[in-house]
Amino acid sequence: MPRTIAEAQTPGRRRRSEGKKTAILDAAEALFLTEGYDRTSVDAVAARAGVSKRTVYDHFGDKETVFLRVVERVGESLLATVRAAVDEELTSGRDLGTALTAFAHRIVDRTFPSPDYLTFRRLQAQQSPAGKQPVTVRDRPEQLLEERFAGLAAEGAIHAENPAVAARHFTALTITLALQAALDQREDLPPRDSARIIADGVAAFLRAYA
Amino acid sequence: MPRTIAEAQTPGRRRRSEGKKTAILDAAEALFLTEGYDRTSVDAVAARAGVSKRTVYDHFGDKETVFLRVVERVGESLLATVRAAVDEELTSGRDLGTALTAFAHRIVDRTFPSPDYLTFRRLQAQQSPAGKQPVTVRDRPEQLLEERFAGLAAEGAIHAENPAVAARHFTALTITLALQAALDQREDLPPRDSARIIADGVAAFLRAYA
DNA sequence: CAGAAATCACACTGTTCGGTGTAGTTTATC
DNA sequence: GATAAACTACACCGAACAGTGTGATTTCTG
Repeated sequence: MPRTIAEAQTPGRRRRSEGKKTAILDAAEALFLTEGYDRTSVDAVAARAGVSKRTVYDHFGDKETVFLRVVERVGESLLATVRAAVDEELTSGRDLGTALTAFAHRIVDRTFPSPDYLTFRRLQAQQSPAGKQPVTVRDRPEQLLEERFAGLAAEGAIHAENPAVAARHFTALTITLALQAALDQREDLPPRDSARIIADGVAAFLRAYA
Repeated sequence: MPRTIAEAQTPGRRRRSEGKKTAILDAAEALFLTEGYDRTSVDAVAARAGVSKRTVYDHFGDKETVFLRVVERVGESLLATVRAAVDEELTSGRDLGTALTAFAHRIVDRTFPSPDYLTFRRLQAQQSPAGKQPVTVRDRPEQLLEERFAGLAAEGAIHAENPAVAARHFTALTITLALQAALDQREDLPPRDSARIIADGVAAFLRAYA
């Protein structure tokens, strides 16, 4: 079992502890995602993380906090993904269709095998004890996109009185549809692949807004 | 407590039994929706239905079957709603924008206080013991719309090489966005009302496809 | 080496909940 | 008015599970 260079030198009580912590969060994320909150026992999380149940409780206090931390982590990851994609793909002076297509692809499938967006949505849909809601990053990614679209509108790249609406329309036509298709994936239907969906969506968007 | 005429005369053992059955399904639907599958106990369903727990088991055998029946019922209701809306609103010879707007509204808010579409999606997202999947109506409503759009394309009312894609785009731009907004509804953000969303969506759709 | 942090194994509690068994009660029907 | 279906009240079982307490063990650090 190789370690990263940073961990190799002086594992240190602190570093080891931190490692277990993320191992627990990783395990919890996977299980919450596939089994749901209720059907995921803390014992199962501990087992998957290769850790004793006691350690889980020492670190997080209770199950709900574990869930909260997982959602926070995924939310931050998603935000970083979107920010990078906006900054690097939606640059001025590039062909709009190409840029939009590349952007959508990055959000939808580039982040595999852990597509942040999908994971985040699924976890959000999860019902944890409705108690303390994860003061969520919610809407933050969307907001980033809206701002960029405002820029594009100012440049005249797209025509929209309301750039925020245009941004939501773009997301709906590409990312949402692609992820919806991925979610529905059952063995019976032919898999509508994301490339096709994104291409169609970008084309429609350009017809409406270019 | 007034009764319908049909029930008033000779309630009948059979009719009473059927009444309890739907009362159980009603209670279950409400609870599954607000609490989720796992957090809904059979005792709670029975209490809300004004029925003994034993009766629930006599009628349905187990909790999962209750869930299955609920999903089936909602799915059928949704299908009926969409079929009626397609037939009555998306008629030929009507102004396209008006027709599409009316159609979307019917799906989104006309069916209140039990918006079939929303309910159905939420229940589908629910994780019941992944066992027997509700051989769902899934995709049926979408299919109806696709067929009608094919007709519209043939008439020349919309321009689309692939009417099925156009149908999905329409749904994404109007219904999906409106329901998403309804779902997110938290007290903090200003409620983006569905009328605005639908109007924007129809406008964008027409720009892309009219 | 001594002390402390991190962790583990493990036993244990309390509760919730799905599901069953049963005996009794109401009520439509013949 | 006897019969049987529909239903209720209620006690009960067993399993799963969140969370705790404890004492031992490893492992870094001063």
